[in-house]
Amino acid sequence: MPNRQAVAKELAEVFKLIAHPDRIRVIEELRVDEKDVNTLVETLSLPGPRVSQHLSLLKAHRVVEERRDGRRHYYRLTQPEIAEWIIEGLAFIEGRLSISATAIKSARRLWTSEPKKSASN
Amino acid sequence: MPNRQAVAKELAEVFKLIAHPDRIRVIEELRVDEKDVNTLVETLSLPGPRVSQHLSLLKAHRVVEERRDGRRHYYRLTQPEIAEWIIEGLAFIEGRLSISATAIKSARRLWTSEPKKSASN
DNA sequence: TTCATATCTTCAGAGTTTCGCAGATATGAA
DNA sequence: TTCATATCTGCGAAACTCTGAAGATATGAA
Repeated sequence: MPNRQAVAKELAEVFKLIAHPDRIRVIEELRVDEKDVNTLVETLSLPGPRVSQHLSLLKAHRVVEERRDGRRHYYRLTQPEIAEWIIEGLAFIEGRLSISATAIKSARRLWTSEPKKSASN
Repeated sequence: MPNRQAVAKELAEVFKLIAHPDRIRVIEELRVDEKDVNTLVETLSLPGPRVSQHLSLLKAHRVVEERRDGRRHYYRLTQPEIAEWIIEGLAFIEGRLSISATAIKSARRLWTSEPKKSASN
């Protein structure tokens, strides 16, 4: 009988999984195509172990998939639509005191139509 | 310069805010129209203080708004679209071991076209 | 083969945050 | 005041995060 409860619980885990700035940035980095760990470490300016831990968590929940080529580990989104879905959440942070409208706009632009080489920011 | 960082941080807070089974159920209960606290307590079978805490958290982040009528406190979604957005997240829990496809389907049905009186489940 | 390097992962710990409960408190109606 | 409704506070337990060190694994040189 706790049908909706169970679904709500699973949904909550998805939200919890995404509810971390690093993981959101990782997912958005993978929006267009796969990347290897070192590339993520450099473009996101994060410690290696941290990226690795985030990726293994995302992998455990099948948000990302891994492919190994030599000593490189490439990761890609299992369902690329998740990146778009996350961006839709931007609608719910607009009008907050702690963040400027222009910052949101620029992030949305960068995350919704990114060129091949990622423009830093 | 940490433009995307800041946005990712804010986004993460939205996800964190929603990342709780009770709060997801509260939001879905408010999808159609406002409800008072006691109604939520009964339909969700949760302790009063807990519902109240969740609501005050959601209110602090402007996810819900409060209206008082006598001793009743009515809550409604500030942006009703957030309920739809959450439901779209169901796409990312399908195919999980821990949840059945039919459970997801029935929850989606109940949460996307609910009649006036909420059918329990 | 052996060794060194590069890439990535895992481990161990400490610190922080969140959760759920229980009791006390505040508010409004009669 | 009394009753019903709703919120606030404090505490222990559990979960999450971060860092640095150590552990795999693959490549290429000697």
